[in-house]
Amino acid sequence: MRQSNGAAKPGSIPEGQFAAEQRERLIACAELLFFAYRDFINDPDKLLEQYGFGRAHHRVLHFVNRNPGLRVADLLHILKITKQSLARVLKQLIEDGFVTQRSGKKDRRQRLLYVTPKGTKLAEKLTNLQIRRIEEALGEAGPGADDATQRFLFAMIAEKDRDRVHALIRLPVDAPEPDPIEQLQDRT
Amino acid sequence: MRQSNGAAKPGSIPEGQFAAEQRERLIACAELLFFAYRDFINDPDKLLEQYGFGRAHHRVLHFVNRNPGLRVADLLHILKITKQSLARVLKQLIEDGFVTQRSGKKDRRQRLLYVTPKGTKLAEKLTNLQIRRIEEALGEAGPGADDATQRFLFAMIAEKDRDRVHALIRLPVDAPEPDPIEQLQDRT
DNA sequence: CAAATAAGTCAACATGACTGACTTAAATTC
DNA sequence: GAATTTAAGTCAGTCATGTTGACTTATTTG
Repeated sequence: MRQSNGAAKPGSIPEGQFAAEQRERLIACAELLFFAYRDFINDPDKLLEQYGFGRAHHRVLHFVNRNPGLRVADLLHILKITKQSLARVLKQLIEDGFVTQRSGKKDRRQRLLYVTPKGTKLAEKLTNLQIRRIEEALGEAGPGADDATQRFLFAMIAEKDRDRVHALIRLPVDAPEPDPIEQLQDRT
Repeated sequence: MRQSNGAAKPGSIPEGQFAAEQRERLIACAELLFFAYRDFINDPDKLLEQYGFGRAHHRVLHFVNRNPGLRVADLLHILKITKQSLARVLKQLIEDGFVTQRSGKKDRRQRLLYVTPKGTKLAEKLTNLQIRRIEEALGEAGPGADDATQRFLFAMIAEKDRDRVHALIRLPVDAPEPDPIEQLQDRT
């Protein structure tokens, strides 16, 4: 019919006894991803509440902290939200003194984003919460989980966004990539 | 315990050159989890839109489909949302004929939830979208990624919820667990 | 029978997304 | 150099999904 039983070629679901088991495993993965993310989000959320911020603020703060000089347009691509959605949280972060803007030297239309010292402090606190949980989880998952997980998560990203993400986070994954630099933009 | 080389006991961040590298790796994991989830959610969202449903409906439909006879209280624990939040989406799913309720035989206060044939059809469509992406990603991540990823994701779940999750999805993870059955409830 | 439990409901509100339309300033193109 | 495109900001309205708090109803349990 469709295929020989045995191996799962990507894009084709196998049939029979093995297929059902494989399907169960994949569904378990999907559910685990939901639960993992649900709890991954939880620690930071509680801290953010004390500052009157939400998840949206967290994401902006994080990526600006990790990528000083990020443009607004970059942030829109990273977060996959609209300019108007971003505007509200960005405005609050600027007003509250966590993020600043400077005009680009090459292109003065651009507003390059930077975190203030206050912003750095909060961003690192949040990061520490999250990486502590990840570190523990990787420990529990055993040796090798690190690389395997990174490769899996990277492969879950929509294909057309992978180069962009790869440029953003310079990770040591051996996925095939052409040129990591210049992918994001050409700032100064 | 976990690592031999001078390394990362849970709760203590190591220092020095190695520490900085390790920290970068962990941050990369956090960011990848964000991107992976962002795109994991994307395929189903597009399909759901055609039915006038959102993510919240998806989650309810999914877990009811996977666990016929689920109680409302169970769903609240799984989703970690309030009764009032659940009520809105559940009502719509019932009105639109995707989910039905039956009173429990043992305890007639309970409303046990089931998907209708129509509900099954949509739920499976959504599941197929998601597991296809996962299957591809696991393929790309190479052999062994399956187990490692499951262990990692499971370990990311808040400790106090792990038994409950383990009972819900009977996965072949070798995590220490006491008794998977009866953990969820005692229906009959 | 009283108390606890499972579920449902009403109302008000917050957050973070969306669309659509429009402005401003600077860079690029013709 | 004028016209067009681009980067960013803004105003207004809407929607989805979460929250609190208060209360009802039916049923089980002590």
